[in-house]
Amino acid sequence: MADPRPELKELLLHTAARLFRTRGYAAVSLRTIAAEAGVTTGSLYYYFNHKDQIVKEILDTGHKQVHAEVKRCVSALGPRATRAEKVVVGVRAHLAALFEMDSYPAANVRIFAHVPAAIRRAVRPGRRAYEEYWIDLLASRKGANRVDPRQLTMFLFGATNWTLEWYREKRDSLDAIANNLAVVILGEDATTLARTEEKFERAVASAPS
Amino acid sequence: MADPRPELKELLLHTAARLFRTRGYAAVSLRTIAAEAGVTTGSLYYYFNHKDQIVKEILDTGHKQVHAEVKRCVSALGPRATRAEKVVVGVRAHLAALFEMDSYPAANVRIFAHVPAAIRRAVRPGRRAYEEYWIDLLASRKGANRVDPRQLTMFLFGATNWTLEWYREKRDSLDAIANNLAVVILGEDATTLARTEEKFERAVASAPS
DNA sequence: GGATATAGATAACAAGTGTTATGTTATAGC
DNA sequence: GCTATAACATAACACTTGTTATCTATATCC
Repeated sequence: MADPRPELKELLLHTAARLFRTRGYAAVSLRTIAAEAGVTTGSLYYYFNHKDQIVKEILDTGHKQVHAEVKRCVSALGPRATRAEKVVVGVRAHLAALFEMDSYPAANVRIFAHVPAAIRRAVRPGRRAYEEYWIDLLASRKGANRVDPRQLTMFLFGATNWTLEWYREKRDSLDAIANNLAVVILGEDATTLARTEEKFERAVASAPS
Repeated sequence: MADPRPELKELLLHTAARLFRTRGYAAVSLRTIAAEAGVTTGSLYYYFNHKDQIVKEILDTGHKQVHAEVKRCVSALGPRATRAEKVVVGVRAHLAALFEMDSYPAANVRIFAHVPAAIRRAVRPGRRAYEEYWIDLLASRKGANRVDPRQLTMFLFGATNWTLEWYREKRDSLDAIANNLAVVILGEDATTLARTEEKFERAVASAPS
């Protein structure tokens, strides 16, 4: 057959991420991934040496995608943006990565703990880099912080990633969730943050993709 | 051989929960569970009809244990306790269920999303009951709430359960985490909550187990 | 003290697993 | 037009999976 498609590798990764996200790591076989992508099992080994390599690339891409999306949206706010604005936009971007982009970030959250320890170690630098980004962002306060910035960041990650367990598109609004979570994390009331929404849309729309 | 032990069923459940927690649901075979518990595979089927039944009991017990422990500790505060005190003690009890009790609650958090949908539906009432408990607790405020109590509860659950991904006994303190998270969720500063710690210890120590 | 239920152990089943070796086809270079 | 290589497909490997059927030994009851 003709039709040589170099994008098959990414189709396989995308398919695997989607399956990993909903079924878990060990529950998804290479045959299922291949079948779902419309190829046979042996073809997987043309692009990947082991199953572990597939999940490694997915986890790494997951970290990169969230990090890039959040940084892109926050940077688009400009240098004069307040911390509160950055948090709202950052959380919204993280949620976008979980629900409105590829399955890589969501799969990452769901299967990270169940992946072989060697893989976890291998992708940890990318995770740490994203964590440090948020720690710096949350720590950038004039006076003393209410709580340790690292713990605050972990609270933020937990609350945000946990949306995977309860968010329903029909019922909830990602914009509202981001706004509410920022209110909670920052300890400020909603009115100071309300106007940020418009800013966000303008900033993201004008930013380079 | 002699040694008939009716407590074997619970040993099997305990073992399975511990393995599910760290490795995931599909990655743990019945042979592994049996071997880890010191019996053979066939013996599992004397107590459980299917693998699904094992995980169903684990998930159910997980919900019950957290719910019972949190309710026990919060109730021990007495009827005159403030909402802030209840939240600190409640979060601390939830953390205790995750790290200082059996693996059922932790396994629940880790594998719930990857378990067959039928099992999820079957155990959902128990989960909902615990959610409602917290929603009521967080909604019990005189004036208007900062954010929707249900979303606030989901934020709390996420932040608390996410400790499974970063808490290290050597480095972090569950007491401090509970206190900090309560500060964030309630939007009050730490000084009003500081004195709650002592109250908690006295209340829990004197409560019936 | 023989029958019966309890609490397991043993062994096998078909199906599914990751992985490998080998085959096939189409494109590209010369 | 021949060849080499890229991009897959086919088929088999040893092993593991959930599950079942059958066997064994112990305790209980009359």
